[in-house]
Amino acid sequence: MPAQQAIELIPRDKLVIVPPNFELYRKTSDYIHSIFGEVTGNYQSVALDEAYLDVTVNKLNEPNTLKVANYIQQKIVRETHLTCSVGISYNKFLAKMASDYRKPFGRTIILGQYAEDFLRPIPIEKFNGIGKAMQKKLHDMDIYTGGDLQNLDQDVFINTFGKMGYVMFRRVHGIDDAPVEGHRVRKSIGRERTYNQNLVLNEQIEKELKFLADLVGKDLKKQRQHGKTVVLKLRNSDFETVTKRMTFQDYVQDKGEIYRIAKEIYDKLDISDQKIRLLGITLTNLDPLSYEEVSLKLFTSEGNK
DNA sequence: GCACATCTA
DNA sequence: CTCCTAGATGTGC
Repeated sequence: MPAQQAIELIPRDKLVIVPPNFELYRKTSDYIHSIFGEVTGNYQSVALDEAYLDVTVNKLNEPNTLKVANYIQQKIVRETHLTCSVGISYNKFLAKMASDYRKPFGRTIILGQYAEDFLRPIPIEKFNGIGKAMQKKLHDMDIYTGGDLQNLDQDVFINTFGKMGYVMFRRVHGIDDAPVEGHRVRKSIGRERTYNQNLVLNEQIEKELKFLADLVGKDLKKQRQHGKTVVLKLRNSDFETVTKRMTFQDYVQDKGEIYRIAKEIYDKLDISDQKIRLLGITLTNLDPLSYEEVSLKLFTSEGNK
């Protein structure tokens, strides 16, 4: 992983638009994740630049977690010139909250006896798991901080927010059982596009559906998966979103087939008068190709990509 | 159990 | 109403 000079002398008074470089991000991310793998066999990637590491026991044989964090941070900054923040605690939720506490190059540790104290002053919008919708409801109830949440009854949480309420009730009291999940199984593969100009003509819509079906088909093949359900997603010019799906007995993988199914769902909707802002196609009900299917494809030299 | 909408990251 | 991808959950049938 060669060090990359991403930032040059940028004039302070000018807005400079830097084009994205996803290849570099992917490569850098892979490298950083390889460092995680060097530290522990049990880590969960959650984004290009984020992961949960279970370092209860670790490959460095280092019981001091602050030293483990230091090792990771130093190595990343040395090799990539990027900084990162680390949060350390006894569960994933608190570790995440801790990592947000000091950025961009911080280390924060939350010990069990201080968990509730730590959360008390934090505004609810910073809580992992509380999004826009929950926030609004809570603000309407005059609840703004972790401390406000801690004063609520479990019943109120559950009655207002269901299962998520139960999870959040425990979290604000420092309890979270979510395991570090090393490799998670992919459950859907999909693509969507928002168009600069709303689509009106059937011709355009067919073209875009073909394009999306193509992308999804390619991804399926690359990941050696096929699925039984095709989901079509549409959003019109009024931002109304619908999804419609068709499930089959047999697996679908071919892009032509995906397109035909998506088109069929679209035609059934009978909305050719609407201006389409977004189209999406997703395959779910996924399963990996069997060994036989994979070897057949390789044998017929159709495989890969 | 499926279809669909909504919420969250 | 940034846009995109994906998972989880609630609701209705």
